Amino acid sequence: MPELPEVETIRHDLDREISGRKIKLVEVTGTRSVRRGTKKQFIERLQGTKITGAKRRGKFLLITLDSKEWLVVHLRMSGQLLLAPAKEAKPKHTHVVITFQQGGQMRFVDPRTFGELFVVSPDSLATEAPELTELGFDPVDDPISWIKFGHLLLAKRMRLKEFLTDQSIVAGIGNIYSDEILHAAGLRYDRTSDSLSPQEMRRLYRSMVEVLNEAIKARGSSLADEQYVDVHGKVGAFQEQHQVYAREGLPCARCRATIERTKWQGRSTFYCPQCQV
DNA sequence: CGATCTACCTGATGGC
DNA sequence: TGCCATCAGGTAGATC
Repeated sequence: MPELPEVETIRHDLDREISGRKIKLVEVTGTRSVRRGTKKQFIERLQGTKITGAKRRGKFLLITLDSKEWLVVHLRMSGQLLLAPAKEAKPKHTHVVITFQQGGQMRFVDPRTFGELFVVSPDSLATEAPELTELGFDPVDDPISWIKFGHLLLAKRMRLKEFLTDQSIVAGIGNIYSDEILHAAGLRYDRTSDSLSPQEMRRLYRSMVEVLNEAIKARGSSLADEQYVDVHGKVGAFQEQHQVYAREGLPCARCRATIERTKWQGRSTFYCPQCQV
């Protein structure tokens, strides 16, 4: 489900709304959402700690604790973090419930159960959560210069979509935003990264930063199934600005050619066959 | 090593 | 109405 803009929307709201709250009770049901270490350890490392803030690295959400540890959440395809009063009925597929001393709960809801929560000490990431240390640069939080970005493009001989969605190069971009970024840049998904002119590299870089930031302003993209919602269950609005994603058969806003859909590397890919070259 | 595939799951949708 | 196939925002691990 969520890519960088959706995770950033959740991070922003959590940072504002649960910082300072103390964890009274942690309940884990089901076996898949907490799968690193035991449930008991997970619960013990959280109960009694106070939340100090919420950070993000790529698509990982890091909820920081006064114990100096992090509660790390990855939503994968269908995970949601929802804030609600304890008395409110829990949605189907609620797997983890965190109750705060000051009242209210944070629920982790995830129909497909690909999502994951775990607690780590930032000092032992290399052994406890190596995937967090293997992330590339964050295009919103930690944008590198376009020159450096160009060097990365030249160093890899990858198709552009593969390049943008490789979390070890750029952290946070997935299937929706790679298609939107490439359309904004006027580049095809299957161009090789080392074939770009300096002007095209600059255009790709600028499109990446702009599309992601615009999407954050619109509080992310919710598709027809509304699987992505913010911490209050509200949908995002960036889908209204999508230029290609899920728009096959519709005219391209830039050149009026018909948007095409293809299966590429196992994923649906949407692009304009005329103005993306 | 890179590339390609499959698996992990539930649920929505569309064709027949 | 049901039944079956296909698809979905992600990623890791096996296999070639």
